[in-house]
Amino acid sequence: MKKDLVKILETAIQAMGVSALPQIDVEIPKSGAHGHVATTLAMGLAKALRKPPRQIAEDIVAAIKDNPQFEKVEIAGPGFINITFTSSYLHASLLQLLDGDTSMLRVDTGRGRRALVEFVSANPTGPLHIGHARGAAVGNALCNLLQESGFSVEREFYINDAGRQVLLLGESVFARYMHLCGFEGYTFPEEGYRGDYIEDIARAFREKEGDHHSQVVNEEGPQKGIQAAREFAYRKMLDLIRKDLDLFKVKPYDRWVSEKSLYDRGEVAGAISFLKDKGALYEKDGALWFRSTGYTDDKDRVVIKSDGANTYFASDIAYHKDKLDRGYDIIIDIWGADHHGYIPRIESVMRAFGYDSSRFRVILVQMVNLLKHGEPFQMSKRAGTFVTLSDVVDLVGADTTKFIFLTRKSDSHLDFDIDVVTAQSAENPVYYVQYANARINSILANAREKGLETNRFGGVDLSPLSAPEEMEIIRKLLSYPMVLEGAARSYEPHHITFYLQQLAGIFHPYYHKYKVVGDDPALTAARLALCAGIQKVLHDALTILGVTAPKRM
RNA sequence: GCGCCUGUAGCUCAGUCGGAUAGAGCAACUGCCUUCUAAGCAGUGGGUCAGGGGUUCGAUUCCCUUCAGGCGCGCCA
Repeated sequence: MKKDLVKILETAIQAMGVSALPQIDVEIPKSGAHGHVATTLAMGLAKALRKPPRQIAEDIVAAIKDNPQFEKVEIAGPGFINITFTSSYLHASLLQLLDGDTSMLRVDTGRGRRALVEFVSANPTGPLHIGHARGAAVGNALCNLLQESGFSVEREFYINDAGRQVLLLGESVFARYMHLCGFEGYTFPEEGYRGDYIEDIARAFREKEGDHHSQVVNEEGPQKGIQAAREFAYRKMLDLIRKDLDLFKVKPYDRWVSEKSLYDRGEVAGAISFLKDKGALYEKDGALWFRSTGYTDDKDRVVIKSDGANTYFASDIAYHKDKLDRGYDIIIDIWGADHHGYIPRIESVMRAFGYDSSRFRVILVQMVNLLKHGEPFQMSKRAGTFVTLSDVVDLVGADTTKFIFLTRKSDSHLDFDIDVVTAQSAENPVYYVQYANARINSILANAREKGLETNRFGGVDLSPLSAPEEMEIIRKLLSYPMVLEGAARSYEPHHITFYLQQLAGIFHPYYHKYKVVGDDPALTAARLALCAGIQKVLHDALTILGVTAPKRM
């Protein structure tokens, strides 16, 4: 719908002597009185052409109005051009949508560009919780969306396995292990992880290793044991994270990048010496600093501490250099919003390496404000009081949870009240959408039982579709590629969620008012085609969001 | 104190790079299952778009400012 229109408009304004083609915005007017689609093209051209917008609009209208696809072309207000399509054009377009594969629904926004999306990247020190779930839902949907919009997408998980946190994990597990072995006086680390899962791991560790680590502590110290516990626990945690993501139906990652391996392969040292050669590093107070104020940051940042240890930032430099070196056109990081202060320094790193920081894009996912009975529910991984992703999936379901996350802009605060979400689960918007899909499935099954065709619509005459509701549905279906395009351009999958609710919202009333499978064979065939079209789009959009489209409910 | 995000119906949130009469779900109330699935439909009520300035043909959208909430400002991760 948009593609056809843009082509016509471009031809028209080229003929008017506009050489530099602007991006042509096409919008669906809120009010039905303003046609099927509208463009502000004439208003946009007013400055360049130095003519009043209405006059430009008149010229454009004169050039396009005889096109057979248009029923009506009108100028309104300050220079809107409102266009009404003919029914036969809409019918023909629907037929194309039905006949073609999904490429009919796609806009090539990516044009083959390579995108790397890093998301979740939780510390391997505990199970995933509700906040990770939001990042996972957004990341997963965004990857699908970009993939379907002509990007070549790679999904990546960064594992912080080199820092203090995994060490603490090892110490915590080891302490529990010591207790299990009978050494109850062994001190548990001050800031150690206290969840039940630590005890489970300690038990498994003891099953595998026996008690011998505990027996040598007095002579050799705990170091070897802690080391072993750390390795063991860390692998268990990664398995757990994989399992949780799998449970949440997040598409598998293409790559898991270990922070430790960046050190082992010398990439951290390499990145640092590269920056040193460029003069982006300097020493002060015994530490090594990155001159990020030379770029967009408001403070310089320490890379190597005065005690000789690398900061977290050091490996992040190496990691992002590695991403750049791998040649992606777009590098997307999905972070919790509490890390937003980190953006300028990573941008600075990119520029220090000589890359345009506009290739780098951070999508901030706001914190999930977890509530129970309307009261804040404080989560702490260390204290062991938190609601895990797997709890939520058990309680609420993966589809519902994802859909809730995807009906919000990722950077808006979000209340997730366990009670409300659970209680309302039967009336959650996701069911409204899925129900439409299931209903259509029943209709088609019913038709098949009567020996009607429900798969191929090549030669079907759609002209019996003439009710206002039917024409509205057709236009809605034809606007789907516009929605995908807008969502992909802005990296905001939530637009798709809203579109789905709207589409379902016009289908259900239609279903009640009209009988699809009826006495009139021509009308029945046309309505079956319409339903198949709706189902095609519903299924496609739900799949992109990572939500299932059940056939019966 | 500085920086970022947020403030839209009772609640949770949309609002398409400035567009026409600001929307949805939930909650409340009233009706509808001998007819392809009632997780549905029809209807009712609900708004100084936090407040105040500015920019222009036109502002929920852009700029300034005030207020409120969240987050961040470490040789922590």
